[in-house]
Amino acid sequence: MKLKVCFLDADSTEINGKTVVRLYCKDEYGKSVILLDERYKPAFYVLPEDSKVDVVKKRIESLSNFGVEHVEVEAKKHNLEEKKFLKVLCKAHSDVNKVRNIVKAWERARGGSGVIDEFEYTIPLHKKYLLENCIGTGRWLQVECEEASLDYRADLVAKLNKLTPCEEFRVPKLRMLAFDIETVEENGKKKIIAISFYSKDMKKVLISKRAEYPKDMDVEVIEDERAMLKRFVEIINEYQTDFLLGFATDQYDFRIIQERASALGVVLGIGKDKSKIKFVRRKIVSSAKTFGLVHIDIFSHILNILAPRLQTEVMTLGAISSELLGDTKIEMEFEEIIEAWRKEKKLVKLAEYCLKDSELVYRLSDLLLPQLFELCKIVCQPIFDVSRMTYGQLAEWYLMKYANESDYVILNSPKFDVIAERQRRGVYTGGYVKEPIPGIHENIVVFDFRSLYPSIIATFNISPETLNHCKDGYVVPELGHVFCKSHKGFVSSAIEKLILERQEIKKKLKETKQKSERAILENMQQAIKTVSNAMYGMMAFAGARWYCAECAASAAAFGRHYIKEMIKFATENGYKVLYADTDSMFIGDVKAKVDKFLEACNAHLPGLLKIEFQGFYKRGIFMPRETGIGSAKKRYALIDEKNNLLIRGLERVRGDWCRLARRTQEEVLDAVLRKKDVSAAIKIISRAIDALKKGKVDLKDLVIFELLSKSLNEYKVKSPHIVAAKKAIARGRPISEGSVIMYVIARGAGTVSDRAEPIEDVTMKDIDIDYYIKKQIIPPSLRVLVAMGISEQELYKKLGVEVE
DNA sequence: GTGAACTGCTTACCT
DNA sequence: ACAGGTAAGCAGTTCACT
Repeated sequence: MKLKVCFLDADSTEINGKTVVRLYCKDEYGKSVILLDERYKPAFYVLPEDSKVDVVKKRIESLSNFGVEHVEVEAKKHNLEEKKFLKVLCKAHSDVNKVRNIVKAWERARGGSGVIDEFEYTIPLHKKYLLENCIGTGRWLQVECEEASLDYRADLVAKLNKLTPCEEFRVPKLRMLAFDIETVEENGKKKIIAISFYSKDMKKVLISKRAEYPKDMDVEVIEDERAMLKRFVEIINEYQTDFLLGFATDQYDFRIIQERASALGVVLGIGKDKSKIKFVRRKIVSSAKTFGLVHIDIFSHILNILAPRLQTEVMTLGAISSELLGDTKIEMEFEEIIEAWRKEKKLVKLAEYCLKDSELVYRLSDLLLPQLFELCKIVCQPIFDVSRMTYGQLAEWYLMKYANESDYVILNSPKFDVIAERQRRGVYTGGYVKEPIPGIHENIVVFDFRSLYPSIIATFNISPETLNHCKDGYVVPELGHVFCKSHKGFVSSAIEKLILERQEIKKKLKETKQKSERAILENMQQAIKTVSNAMYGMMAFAGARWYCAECAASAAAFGRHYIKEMIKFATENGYKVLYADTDSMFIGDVKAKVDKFLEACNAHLPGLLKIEFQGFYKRGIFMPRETGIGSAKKRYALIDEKNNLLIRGLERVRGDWCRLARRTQEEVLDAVLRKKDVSAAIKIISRAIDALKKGKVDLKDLVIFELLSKSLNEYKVKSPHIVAAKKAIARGRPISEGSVIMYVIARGAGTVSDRAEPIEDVTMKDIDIDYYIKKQIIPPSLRVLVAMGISEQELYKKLGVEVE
């Protein structure tokens, strides 16, 4: 039969001794389809010495007892050359490793002969299958198949005979279910007291205590924890869930569910093949996986990919939701939850609290999934994995896919000792930052290079194999490396393809009016941007397959060269260059349109390099440095014609300053930039100080947030947040590496650190007002005024603050 | 013996 | 566990000067 299905998830297994790739899909009508592909053979590559191809081929063929089925000679590109590789096809996936272990002893480097190296023996079978067929979650497939009878939870199970990926933008009809659990600790053991589910047509809470729950709320009271876990499994299965959504469920909810299930003897059979949940080992946290039912921990994607772009200091569900959805959690302290459960009070609130969490997870997923689908299609991998990838991994998987489609062999991941060796090489010079002209400036235009590093890598053919390999080529400024002109490099052509695809999509966007199609195109171009921006950093990453520190260093050197050229060109044309950082340039006192300048500038730039107009600002300010001479880089504020402030680097945008100091600085900047009103600014500072002195500030506005980035015993210096963390631990609170420490500075004797106190343990009367005035409120705002020509003494005098 | 000046550690930012 | 460039605070040390 012929079908059109949308691919969601894959794995591989053995059925009756045969290796089978299983594809979990949905058809056009929302029916679940499991396709079994028995045609795919586990394989890896051997690179023999040129003269020994036939000899090595025969030797491998003789290993049929170890699972070798067949050996083929295949031409593949490797280091700018086309080489004869031996593709070793094995009976079972487990044979790949067995055979490779025999072949590796024939490597010359290991004292053998005939073999140079082996490749692609560690990539899981189903992932390789997806790479080779260019299938990622969200991709539609035209398939020919015949029905098979196997005991899976699906509308159709079929043997796959033919598969063709097709161009289709539609998002399939999916059964998405978000969940969340609440726990309490009893005798040192965590116990699940509530579980909530949220989907478009189910909002349900399972809870272990009776109460007068509202009639319109779907609450099931299940007093026994074992029964609750069984019900958890039942609901997920009954709902025919495709995507099970959670927040930090890899590291928290599923761990506890698994612990409790095994303690209470509940089988977590929620996969489409009715198997149990497996924990897949990953770098830091393992992920809970089960076939067909795709568990997406949306926290992982947010932390890895979105976090750098978010404003929030803390990566909690509440903070992330308020930033991305404009909605947040129901406020309920942990103690309140325990009390609700123990004293059977506020149980309704507990149920609502639990359900709200699931709702937020559902809505966040709804927002982020379309973007994730596009990433899946670019790297040709399942969303289970893609949603957990970091930038580096996204770049690498894209290169692996590109290697496959353009007949390159996929390089191996470096071993531990190679990584260590690479790390010893130290750093290279990065982007250029011009010291800003301090003070306030009018009519500022900001330009930046469009995707600077990706376009440099593509334009100058920067790639591991094109480095210093040809006589004639692109010469890197300062460094003198040469990249070939005659042969296209692997990484450079991969990134060029991405850039050109993105340009095509942007062109289509200009012609498209229809909203839903625009949204898809927008997601596509954003996903491509994410992957191509990761490529430069990846090349300098010691753990990367296509590591090339010289390549990254060269890209940075070209970047420095062209930003300096642009500054020079602007200066020659009579523009006043205020500031520049890596790929952006600020010019001031602009009197006329800059279109002509832009055009002339671009005419000078080679290849894909291009500068663009980023924005116009009616005023802006750069400040002197606190220490040393000159003005501070990476710290400024701009105001546009609609009076929107754009603040970078200043205390206002740093989480490790208290909110009162941050707010005061913003108000000062607003007064100065909007109306150039210095005396209003001084009044703002003075008001903040007054409020502090009178104790008329919210204690919460005095809290400083700081991340505990390593375990406590690794610290060499006892800085305030370390001392506060130690106090919190001594007082019995759970704090560890990765916790955000919230503390204030209390009055008393000793250093600032000695007086750092966890926020939970203080009231307003403990606060060291003098510290907050002199170390939090004044310095950030003073810096702004100093840039306006007010002296430090003058300000202190006007504020009536004593200086020691 | 004291305080200024410097150094190193640490965090969080910018591109 | 994608990169380098940068500011700044505080702890701890050094060093000039009394």
